[in-house]
Amino acid sequence: MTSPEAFQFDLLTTDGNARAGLFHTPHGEIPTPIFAPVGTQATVKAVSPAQLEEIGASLVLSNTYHLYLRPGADLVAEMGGLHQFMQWPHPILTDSGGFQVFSLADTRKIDDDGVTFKSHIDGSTHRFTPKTAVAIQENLGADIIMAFDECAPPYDRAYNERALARTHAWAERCLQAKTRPDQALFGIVQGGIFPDLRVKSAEYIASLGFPGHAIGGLSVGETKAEMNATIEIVNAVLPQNKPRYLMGVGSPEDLINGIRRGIDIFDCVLPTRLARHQAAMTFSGRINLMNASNAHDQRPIDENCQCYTCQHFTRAYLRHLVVAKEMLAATLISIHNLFTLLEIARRSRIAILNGCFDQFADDFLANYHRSSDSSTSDALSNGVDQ
RNA sequence: GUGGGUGUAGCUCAACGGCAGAGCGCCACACUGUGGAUGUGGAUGUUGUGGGUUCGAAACCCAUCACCCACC
Repeated sequence: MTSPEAFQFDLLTTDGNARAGLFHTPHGEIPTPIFAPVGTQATVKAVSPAQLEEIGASLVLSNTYHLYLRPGADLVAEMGGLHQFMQWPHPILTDSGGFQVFSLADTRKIDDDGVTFKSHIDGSTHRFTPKTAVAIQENLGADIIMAFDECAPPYDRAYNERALARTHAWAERCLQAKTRPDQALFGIVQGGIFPDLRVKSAEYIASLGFPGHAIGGLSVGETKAEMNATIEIVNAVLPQNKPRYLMGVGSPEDLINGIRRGIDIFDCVLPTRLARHQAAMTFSGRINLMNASNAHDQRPIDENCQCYTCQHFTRAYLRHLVVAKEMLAATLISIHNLFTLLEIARRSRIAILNGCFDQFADDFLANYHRSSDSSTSDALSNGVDQ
């Protein structure tokens, strides 16, 4: 049986609002800030556990909604739990299924007790409640499990008020349902883009005594400026001595902007999804490897990158794999993209420990080529002026 | 050698006397608590070639070239 100290968060140092820490779990320490690759169906798509270790991943996210529907949480438990099943001996976090019920399920009916929905796989009817969401996650056996919440459209105030009441009630019921001492349950702050709702939610969730807190309902349609403003509002309320997890974010510049505002943990499908859609993330912007301009390019994706892909392969070869629809393309580009985001987290951590994060962040954003989203530069100026 | 058929975008084909089009491919863009999905935008033609008929020809006529089929 693991002691409560297993989930201690050592806040090593702060630099402005940025933080460098160490979060302890039964399957190892997580250095923060950290980016968590997403392995929805007990696999980070196209990437093996050995490759993830080489990339330097520590925390991997998996998904309650998907694993419950297929192969079933009971089966995962029977096979020794998620770590054993997917052969990832390091920390794992499972999402509660709340977001997926809203984003993936075909039809859904919400009441104060839970959500009834239809599977996107076969149309069969299922029901999640705070109690079942915790029970399923206890069966899966991740180190960090998430409260069952309701993610509302960011601009709909009335919807957010209703959803917030439910999310808060459900957070308490998740705490009451939890039985395993070797798992940490994180609470989730909601409230859309509305500052007063966000403050109210952060205060309430923080009052419940979770070992860690998440910010949900962002990067779902609001502008980057609104996202960054919301992060600042929420982090001003959340306690310093517990990890803060920004759910579903993000891009390279989102990581920098989030770390600058006190985020410790990120997860996002973007690096692996973009990899399957032929796009590479770099410190200077995005590269679409399908582009004809790469056909004769002998350079790696990023000449300064130390990942396996960049150490061995040219853009010309990667473009060939992409055009030929070869599976290896997804693997090699995923390795690069994940390495890039983990490298951003690693360098940020070093900069924070050295007390020079602001300079690092300013240099990064100045060098990062933004393509179409003008709100990004707004976010940057907000960040500098704060 | 004789007879028949087919030539339209990179490919497969529509349009059959009235603004030359589709699918795929190609060229780009989007993607944030994962549908290896999808969506959006764009470029491309001396209609094999040369002549003729017609107000107007990818279409009808003549010649020619290429390819395919059948028969000597």
